[in-house]
Amino acid sequence: MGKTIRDVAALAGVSTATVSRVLAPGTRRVTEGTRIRVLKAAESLGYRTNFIARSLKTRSTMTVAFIVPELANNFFMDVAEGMGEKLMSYGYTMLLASSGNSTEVEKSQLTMLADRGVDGMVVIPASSRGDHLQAIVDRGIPVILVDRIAEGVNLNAITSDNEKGAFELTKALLNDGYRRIAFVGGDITVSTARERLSGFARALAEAGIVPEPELICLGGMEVQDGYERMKAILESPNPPEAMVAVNLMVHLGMERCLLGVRAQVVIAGFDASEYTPFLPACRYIAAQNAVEMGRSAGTTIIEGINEKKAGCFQKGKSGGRVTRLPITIIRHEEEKNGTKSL
Amino acid sequence: MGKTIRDVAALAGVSTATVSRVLAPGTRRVTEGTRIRVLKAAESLGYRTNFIARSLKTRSTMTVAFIVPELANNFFMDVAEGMGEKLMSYGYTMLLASSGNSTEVEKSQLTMLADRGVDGMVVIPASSRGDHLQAIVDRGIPVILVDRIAEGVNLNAITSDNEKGAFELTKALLNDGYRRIAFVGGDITVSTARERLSGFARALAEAGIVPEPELICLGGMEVQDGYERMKAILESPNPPEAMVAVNLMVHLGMERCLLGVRAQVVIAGFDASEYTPFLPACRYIAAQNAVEMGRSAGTTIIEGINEKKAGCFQKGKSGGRVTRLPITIIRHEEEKNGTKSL
DNA sequence: CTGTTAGCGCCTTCAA
DNA sequence: TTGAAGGCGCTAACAG
Repeated sequence: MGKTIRDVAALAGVSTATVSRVLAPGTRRVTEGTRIRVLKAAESLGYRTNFIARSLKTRSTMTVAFIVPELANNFFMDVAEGMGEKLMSYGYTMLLASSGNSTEVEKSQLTMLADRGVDGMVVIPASSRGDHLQAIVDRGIPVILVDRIAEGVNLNAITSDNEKGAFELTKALLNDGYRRIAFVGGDITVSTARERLSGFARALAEAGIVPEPELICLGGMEVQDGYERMKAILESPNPPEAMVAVNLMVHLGMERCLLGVRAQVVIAGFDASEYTPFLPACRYIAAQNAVEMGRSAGTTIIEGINEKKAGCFQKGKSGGRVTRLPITIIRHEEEKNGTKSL
Repeated sequence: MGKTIRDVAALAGVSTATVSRVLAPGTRRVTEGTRIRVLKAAESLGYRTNFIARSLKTRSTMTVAFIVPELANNFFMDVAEGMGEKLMSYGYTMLLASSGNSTEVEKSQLTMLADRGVDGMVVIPASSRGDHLQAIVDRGIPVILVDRIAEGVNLNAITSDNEKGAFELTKALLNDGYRRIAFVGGDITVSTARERLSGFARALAEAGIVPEPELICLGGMEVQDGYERMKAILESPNPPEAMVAVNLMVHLGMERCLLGVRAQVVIAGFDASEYTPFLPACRYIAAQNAVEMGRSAGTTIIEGINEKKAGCFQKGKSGGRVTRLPITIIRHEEEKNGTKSL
């Protein structure tokens, strides 16, 4: 069916080795004449190199896997977009997989992807559990973390300055005069949730405020979780008038709960999206640069892959280096007053 | 480095052929005793089968590529989620790639993915141009279309009943008493846009309304496009009070333009999302079942792959079969009055 | 600069 | 039921 390198060799009147020298990446010495003959032969035969065969030989698939907790999440997909672009520019293909927010699924995806021979993996872990990642590293596959840090394994990571983001978000609310501020949502097994809670607490402390336990409404990172937490808050005896949402999904659920309710509350949340201008209670947004995070992850994993290919892998072990991208605080009110910008 | 089938064979005291018979998919006759010995040997060695090598031999990678116009689009990702799940249940891996809304990029993704040996491809084409898809089919790789239909090639497709959806959306607005209704956005090279425009026109015709040319505000499928169309509408001498948005992105841009403007307009649009309840002008939504569409695409492409593997490919050529999933019209007002449901 | 040769790891007839 | 042997398509020494 498909033409092989032998067909090309035959037509060009050279050996398969010469054809390979012309067609394989990395410039090899070939006379310009034979070079052209080979290229023409390949062209006229409609020859396509078989990457499977090449990979078997070279032990490289020029593929990087990106494992995210879920696909239908704008933040993750923005990261993916940035990463895919960067990888493509290096000749790599990105393989996107979803763990469905399950560490179990993540684990099986990981081994499956490793079996399929990806050259490296970038993962946004479903939880902070990271021991299963070690198995991949042990197989000699470079792995880095994005957005969320996992424990039990020493890996390089790219994330945002979550602590500072939450700190500034909270401070902004304090500056606006709010005293009783709640922290809503957050799976404490997820590093970003912990870091944000920590920033929140620091801002309160700096303001000399002792956090009331009932204002720490932890639990979950999904829309449903935000909805439920907010409902509980509204039904509580003395609801706060301002709150920090742990992430976009929780924020969304909170706003959802607020729809059609006359409660006057203000929310500060994470992650900007095309939709945030429409969230009625939203006052501040801590915006991460998702695309940039993706690009950065792309270059980092490729560095890892190159180091490994160069052999300087066993000693280097340059794990645990955490790069934190800055977060921008956006005041979200102009939009609602007609000073639109797009 | 990695253990091979020979290591397992040696430890189990059998030949590599026997190991293969035990480990490869498809049950082969092996004595229960040797079976267990092989399994144990593999286990104790931490043996992992090399899928690259297997693929080279079997000509199957158990991989299906899904090419979407963009990743950061909830509708596409919901489709992907449904498809990935379905494929996984069949032992296939989904490879997600983005064409970045460019037919050129789509084309290069297609050939690259084909070179990498995917068993089948599912594509949401960037435009209606489909001739480049034929090249893939000619290479013997099953291809199906999802959501958007492409021309110049005869392929099976899964999409929604867009014409009917737009028809009912428009009728709903007519029933509410609106007479002057605009159609906003729509790249006419995209099939869904054409179908929706057609349904819109039919509803008007049935109501005995002659569409005013200035109310057909075509152009683009992105947020920016919706914003610009809406701006032009608001600045026009006699703006309509109701409109149909070609898709979620355009709808979003329109609402964005409306923010902080006192105009009283009503929008009917496509695609439900977590965010639609927050869009102030949104009155009706034509909801597609994205996840179901993905599942359906998954089973369809696997059927195609199986047919091909069975050899009944050249004759069958069962192309051009378009499956249309129903669309549900949702009235979007309860949400805003406090009758929330989640 | 180019050809010969030997596999990469696995699957699969063909014999036994 | 099992083993021996050949080869999938390509690359990488090693000669020449």
